[in-house]
Amino acid sequence: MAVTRRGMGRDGRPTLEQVAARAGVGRGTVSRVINGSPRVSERTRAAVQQAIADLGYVPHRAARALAANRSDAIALVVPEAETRLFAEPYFSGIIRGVSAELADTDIQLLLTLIRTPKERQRFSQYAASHRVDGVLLVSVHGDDPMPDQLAEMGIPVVMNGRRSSDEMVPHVDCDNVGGAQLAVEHLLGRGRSTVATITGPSDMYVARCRVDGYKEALRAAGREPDEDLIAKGDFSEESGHAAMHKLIKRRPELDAVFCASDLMAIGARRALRELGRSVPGDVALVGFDDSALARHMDPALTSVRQPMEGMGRAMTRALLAEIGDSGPDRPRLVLPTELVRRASS
Amino acid sequence: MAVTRRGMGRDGRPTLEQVAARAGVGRGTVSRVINGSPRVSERTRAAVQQAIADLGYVPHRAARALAANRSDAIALVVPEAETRLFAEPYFSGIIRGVSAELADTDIQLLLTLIRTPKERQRFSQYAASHRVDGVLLVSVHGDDPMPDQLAEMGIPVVMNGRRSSDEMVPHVDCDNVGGAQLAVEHLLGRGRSTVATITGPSDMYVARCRVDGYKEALRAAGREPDEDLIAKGDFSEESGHAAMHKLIKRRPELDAVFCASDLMAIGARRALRELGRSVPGDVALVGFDDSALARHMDPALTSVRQPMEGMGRAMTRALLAEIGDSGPDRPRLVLPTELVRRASS
DNA sequence: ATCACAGCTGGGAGCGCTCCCACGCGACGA
DNA sequence: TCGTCGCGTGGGAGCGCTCCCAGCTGTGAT
Repeated sequence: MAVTRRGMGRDGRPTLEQVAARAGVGRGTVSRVINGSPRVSERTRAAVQQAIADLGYVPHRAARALAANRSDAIALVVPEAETRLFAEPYFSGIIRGVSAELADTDIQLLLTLIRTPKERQRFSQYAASHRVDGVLLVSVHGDDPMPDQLAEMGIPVVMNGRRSSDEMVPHVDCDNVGGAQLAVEHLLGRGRSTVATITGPSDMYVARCRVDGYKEALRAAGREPDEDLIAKGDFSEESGHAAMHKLIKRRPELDAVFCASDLMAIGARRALRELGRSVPGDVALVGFDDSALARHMDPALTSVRQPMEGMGRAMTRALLAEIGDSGPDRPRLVLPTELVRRASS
Repeated sequence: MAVTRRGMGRDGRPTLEQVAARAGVGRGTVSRVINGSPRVSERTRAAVQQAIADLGYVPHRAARALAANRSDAIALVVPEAETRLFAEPYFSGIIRGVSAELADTDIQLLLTLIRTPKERQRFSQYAASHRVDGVLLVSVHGDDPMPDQLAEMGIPVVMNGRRSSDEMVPHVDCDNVGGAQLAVEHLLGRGRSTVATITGPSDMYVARCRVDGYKEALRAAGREPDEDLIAKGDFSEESGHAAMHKLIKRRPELDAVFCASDLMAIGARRALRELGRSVPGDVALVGFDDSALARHMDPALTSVRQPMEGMGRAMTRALLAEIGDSGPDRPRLVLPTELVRRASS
């Protein structure tokens, strides 16, 4: 019945209709006020806002989403494996940044952990049906087709990091090359002459960048990179431990190591201790990530800090821009990294 | 026009209507199949399911939410301060658990970080208007009125931890008393005779529980707790450091310390080193949380593990049950803790 | 053969919002 | 004085679903 339309919402909360009645205007006008349309006179706007305040009206999201064909929500997609490895500060830093940026937009953050290929599939489908306005992708692997899939479907996407140097999908990355350079320059600046590095897996772009930065810094200082001083790891502590042993065997005289992750630095530190070498006395150590572990290592680990919260914010801004304009500009941001000096170097 | 109703959805995706047409049934029937109503014949059900598969139909969440007056989403509310302190493994562990439990329910997880009282207010309002089906609250402080507010409004809530021993709001906690007992028993079992403790802030229930467990274990072993052996901290590393110094000054002969957090254990370890006492030779150390820091400490720290992922799962199950039945049973779960033995004790 | 009743089914009536078309009303030029 | 314009405004139509009531069938009892 038409009468019902004038009543309270089902859960006893006021509806647009009631606000309109109270303010003595039509539904359309209230809607305009809520959505900040300029086509409302100042008088009317004030009256409506008063009515909204009086009634404590809050728009019904589902109704709004249905009518306007948008969801006012974005998804942050995280491969579950990452939540273990990068738990801190990676994960929470990004979340904090995203959340901060969303705080005054009344857009909701949906968190989706992806465990299995099946769940991945399911999410793609979910996203495809415009159930979210946009997607934030974290730590995407080199062979992951999801970013492109989503982009092709016309869903706004922003990734954290990139899969290759010519990444086409909009992304926000940090300056891995620059960070590595910073680390090596610092080591060189402290008078170290034989600087080695322990790398991440070579099929990860981020790992390659860090090696590139290492080599770059060496060349800039007039030295040719020496393959014997480059040992491969996989970001894990164990791999750092093994790599360090290998390095010392190959080049007993080395006096500095740049590790592409804090975890590997921890492994390396253990190996050095086993070998009776002191840090930073015999060997200076620098890590990457500036995790809590770095701060609490003994000696505290010098490390390259990535602006995680800043990346979260930047990603969100980029995504919102994409959602807003649907313009063809595909943002590609690279945020600077920073060296945090501690006792290990 | 009625004709339009038979067409595709706005974004080119199939609607219920189309599935119905394809399956040669009515809208109601398709809806029944989707929602698992038993009042559909097997033949019809199969036909509908086939049509759904053919069309790749995915229900429109907003439409569903609007019509059914539920949102198919729950919120996980985290005070932002906590994301820094407990980043790992607390935060990510819970999220993993929640997410796992939600995986096959098609309920969405909304993550809300709360920074300011204003945001807190805003969230209450948001929740109040049935924009989420339920709320998960993490690390609530003793004086926080939000849980009660939400509960009074009839919004299903489950907290992680409790504010006091007679907590009325449904919650899932871990056995802090038992965990502390485990730690102290272990220390005693290793032949330590003078076991001290560094506590958390006494206005936090969880901290009081851990002290209680400490005393309990002592009494069970036939010793009276000695106030000189109890030093107050605030869970931070710095406070652990200060407390350790105080403890050694008061009781130089102590040979074991149970710290109510790993962070404080790290501080205590530093103090011991400054005082020239070895771990575990002179003093055995046990922490609480089993964070990554504990594993990487030197020597690796024995610590009480809280089943974070399990708590996340349990909370979610409890919340879903509450949402489902709206029965008057207010779940109060206490999950067991576990001692992880390492080199420090 | 008739009636009652259950088991399935179709589709109308909304849910609370946005979109958009049409309308009223002053100001203005002819 | 009579259009004409454009700003504000009201409200119909509809978003895709669920709920629910009526109706349609087939069965067993009478």
